[in-house]
Amino acid sequence: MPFTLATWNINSVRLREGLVAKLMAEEAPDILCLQECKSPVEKIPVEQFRALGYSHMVARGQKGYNGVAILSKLPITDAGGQDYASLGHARHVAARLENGVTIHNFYVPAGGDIPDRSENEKFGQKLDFLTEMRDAFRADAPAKSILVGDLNIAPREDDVWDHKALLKIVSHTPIEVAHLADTQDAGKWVDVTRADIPAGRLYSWWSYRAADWNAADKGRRLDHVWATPDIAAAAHGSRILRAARGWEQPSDHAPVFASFDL
DNA sequence: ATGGTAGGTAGCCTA
Repeated sequence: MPFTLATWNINSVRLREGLVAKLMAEEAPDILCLQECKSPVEKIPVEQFRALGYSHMVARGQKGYNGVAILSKLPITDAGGQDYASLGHARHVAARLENGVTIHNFYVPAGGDIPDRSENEKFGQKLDFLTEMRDAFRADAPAKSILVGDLNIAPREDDVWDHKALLKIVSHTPIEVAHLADTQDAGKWVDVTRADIPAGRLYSWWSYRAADWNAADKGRRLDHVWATPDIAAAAHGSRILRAARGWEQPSDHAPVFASFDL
């Protein structure tokens, strides 16, 4: 059962219902994982998505902030959601496909502006969230699993527009990169996007604050697709739909795609 | 070195 999956930080699923529908209509991934839905689950506009063939959803939501959803053309069941770092935030949900594959959808905390947990509580929460993810994968080794989402860290030098300039900028500091690597190692996760596209600059996010995001191209790869080694070799066709960043009233993130021949 | 934009929701918080 081959399938294509996409992950997209939508920055309000209600405001951008039309863009979600556009992606569904034009790109038609079998499974679409959204982050920053900024909506209680019962207020996610599922009717239009259902009409486009996405008749299954598992989600966690809250009013105004965070929120994650997995929309699917294929049948899925709710496989739970964890409150990592005990923040009381809707930042994780998991779904299981009929072929036994588990999909984890994460929205890791952004971490504020100051990369120091003694000065900035949110930075500590980000590190703690990653540590608890790591511990969960150590305690219960994932298999036949895919992990996607806005991990809010660009780990590689070629995942950012200027490595040196961003070393003290939250999302690319060495301590964050080390925490992400520990989390990845704990689950033996393969970075599917970089397995498919091993070299060259790759971004999935461009700030709203740039005068001309496309010309400046000061991007970062914050959005990731990982898979466990037992299914990672089945992955192919990774791409980032940069064009979506240029759509009318866009999200500041572009969707990341991967296909799996399973 | 600074400030720049965006969304949700009620005068700021978060990204």
